Amino acid sequence: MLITETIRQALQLGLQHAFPQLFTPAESAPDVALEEPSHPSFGDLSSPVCLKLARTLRANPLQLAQKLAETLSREPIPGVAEVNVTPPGYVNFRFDYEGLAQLVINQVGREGDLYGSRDAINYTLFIFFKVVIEHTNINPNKAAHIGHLRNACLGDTLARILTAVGYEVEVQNYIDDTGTAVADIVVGYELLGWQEDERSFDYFCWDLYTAINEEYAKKPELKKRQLEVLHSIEEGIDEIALQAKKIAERIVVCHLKTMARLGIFYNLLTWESHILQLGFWKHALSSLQGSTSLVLEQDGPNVGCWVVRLKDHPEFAGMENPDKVLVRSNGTATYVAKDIAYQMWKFGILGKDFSYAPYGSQENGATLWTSVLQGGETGAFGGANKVINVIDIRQKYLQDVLRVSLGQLGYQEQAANSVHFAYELVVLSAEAAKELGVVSDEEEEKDMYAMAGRKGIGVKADDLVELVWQKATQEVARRSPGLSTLEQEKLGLQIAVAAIRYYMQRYNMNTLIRFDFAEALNMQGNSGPYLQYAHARAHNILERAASRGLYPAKEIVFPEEKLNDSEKVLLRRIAALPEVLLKAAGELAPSTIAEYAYQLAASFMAFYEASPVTTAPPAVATFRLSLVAAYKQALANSLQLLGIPALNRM
RNA sequence: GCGCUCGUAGCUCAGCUGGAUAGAGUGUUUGGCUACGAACCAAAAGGUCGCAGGUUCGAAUCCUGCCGAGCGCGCCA
Repeated sequence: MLITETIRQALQLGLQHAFPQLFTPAESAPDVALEEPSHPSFGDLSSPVCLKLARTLRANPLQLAQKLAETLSREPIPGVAEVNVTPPGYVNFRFDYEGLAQLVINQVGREGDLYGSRDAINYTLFIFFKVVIEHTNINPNKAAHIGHLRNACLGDTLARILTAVGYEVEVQNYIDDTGTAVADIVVGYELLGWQEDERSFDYFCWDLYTAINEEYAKKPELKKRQLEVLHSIEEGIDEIALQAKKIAERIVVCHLKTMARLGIFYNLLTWESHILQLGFWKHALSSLQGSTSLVLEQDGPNVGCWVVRLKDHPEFAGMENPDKVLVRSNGTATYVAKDIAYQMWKFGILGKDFSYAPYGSQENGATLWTSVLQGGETGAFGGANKVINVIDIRQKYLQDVLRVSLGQLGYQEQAANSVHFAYELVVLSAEAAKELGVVSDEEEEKDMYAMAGRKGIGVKADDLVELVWQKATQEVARRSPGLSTLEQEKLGLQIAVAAIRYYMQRYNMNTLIRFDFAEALNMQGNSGPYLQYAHARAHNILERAASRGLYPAKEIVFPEEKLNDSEKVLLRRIAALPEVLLKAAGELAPSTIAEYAYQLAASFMAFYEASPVTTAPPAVATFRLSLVAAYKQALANSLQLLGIPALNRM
C-alpha cells in the first residue's frame, strides 16, 4: 500500500464527511491532488484541495481546510503522524516515519526486482493487453546517427516501462529496404566505382551516400537512373533488387550491433519488400472498398484517384485540400496507403500475414525474429490492442492522417489505439557543428544545425559511443589502476552506455536536443554515471558492513533516536517509485523515470554524507543498512527501466 | 498563408490537470578527503519566467494579441 494512496483515500473519506454536499451526485467527487510542500516545515505532503473547493463552495479556503483537518484527525491514518493546516488553506500531513520505514523497507525486501512494478501489475494485469512498439526504423543505407539513437533509446525504455507495468509488449523494427535511400547506394556503386575498404560497411555507405548525392546535384540527369533502380527494387526480381537487398541486410546487421551495445533489442524485424511482395495494400484495399469514406474522385484536383475523405473531420478543418490520395490516377499506391495496410496488419485486422523465421539470438537472451515471404511460422506476431509508433515529430501530419483514416474507414477502435509517440529532433549545437566542420564560411552563423544524411552532416552513433567509451575507460584506469585493461574497458563501456542513454532520455519529448559534445560526455552531476556511482557506493557500504558481520535486519528495529532528515528524504524517494512508474507508463514519458532516478540518487548522496552506516552504533547501523539495501534495490529497478547497467564498482 | 512545438539563471534543462519564498545540472567563487570511493557533498553569486493585455482570491502554467525560433502542410519518397 502506497503512503500517498492511503492519504488520498483518507482525504476522500474526510471530504465526504466534512462536505457531503460535494458528493451529490456521487460521481462528482473532487480529484484530490497531493504535492510536496515548498518548505519542509509545513509537513511531508500537502493537499491544496480546499483551495480548489473554495470556489465551488464559495467559502474561505482556510476555514474549509480547518474543518477537513478536524475531520481527518478523528481517525488515525496509517503512516501519518500529524495533520495540520497552513494559509492560504493547505492541509498538510506529517508522516509517521517509523511506520513508513517499516512499510517501505519490508515491501522492497519482499518484492525485490519487482518493487515499483508490482502495484502497477495489480492494476493492469486483468486487461491482457498487447502493445506493439515500433522503433529504430533506420533507413538501411548508412550508419546510424545520434538522432536515430534518441529514437531507439526512447522506444526501448518505453518498452521496458510498459513491460514493467504488466503489458505484453512486442518490439518491432521496420526496415525500409525498398526506398530511394537504398537505391542511392546501388546507384553510387554503379556510377562512382568505389571499392569497399577496411571501414565498417555502414561507415563506407555513409560516405558513398553523400558522394552520390553530391553527384546528383552536379548532374541532375543521374536522377533518372535513381528512378530506374528504385523501380527494380520495388519489383524485387532482378539483379539490382538482389544487390539492394544485400546492401540493406548488411546495414541492418551494423545497426543491430550499434543498438545491442546500448542494450537495445527487438522481437521482430519487418521488411518493406515483404509488405510489397505479399500485396498488403491490395488486400487492404479490397476490404476497405465498401467504406463510404474511400471514394474514386470524379472531378477536382484529385480526379481519377482513390482518396480517403478527411475534409469533414475536425482535426483537418481549415486545410485547403485535406482529402488524402491513397491510389494515384496511374493506379499505384501512395505511402500513406501502404502505412494504413501495415497498421492494419499490426492490429491483426488486415486478414493477411507474413511468415516468420528466427533471425538470430541476442545478448538479452531473446530470439530476434524476422518476417519472411514463405516457409516460416505464422501467426506469431502483430495482433495488437494498441500500436505505438516511435517516430520524430516531423511525421506528425502523416501519422495523424494514418490514424484518422483508419477511423474514417471503419476502424474507430484501432484509430483510438494508434499512438504516434512523437519526439523532437536532435540537432547540432553551434559548437558541435564547428567541431565537425560543417559550418561553411559564407554561411551566416546559426545557433544550431540540422543533421542531414544526404549531406553527411551528423554525429554517427558509434562515433559517439567510442568517444564516450574512451573517456570513461581513461577515468576508470585513473581511479582503479589495479584492474586489468580488459576489466577497465568493460566498465568503461557500461559507463558510456549510462552517459549516452541518460543523455538521450532525460529530456521531455517536445524538447529539441541541441547536441553538444561536452554535455554528452559529461559524467558528473545530473548524468548517467552519477546514477551508477550512487549505486556502487550503496553496494560498497553493504559489502563493507558484511565484512564486519553486519547485515540488514529481517525485522526492522528502530534506534532510540528519531530518523534524521537525510534518512527521511531517502525513505520518501524510495517509497515514490511505484507511483512514478505508473505515471511514466500512463503518460508515456520516459524522462519521468530519468528525473526520478536522479532525485533518488541525489537523496542517497546527501544521506551518504550525513549518515554514516558502518561506523554508527549497532542499532543505528542495522537500521541504516536496511535502508541502504532498500534504496539500492529501488535505484537498480529504476536503472533497469532506463536501460542503464547498475554497477557495483566503477 | 494554415497547423504543431518552443521561448524560464551566462549555458543546458525541470517546473505535474493554476497554488506557499520559481528549482536542478553546468560554468564562476569558496569550503570539505588519515572517513562507507571526491564520478561526491556543502555554501555563495546568478531570474522583469520573450513582450503586452485579460481571466481570479492566486498565473511560469489558462485565454487573446504581438515579437522571436524550429518543424510540418503533394498523386514526391
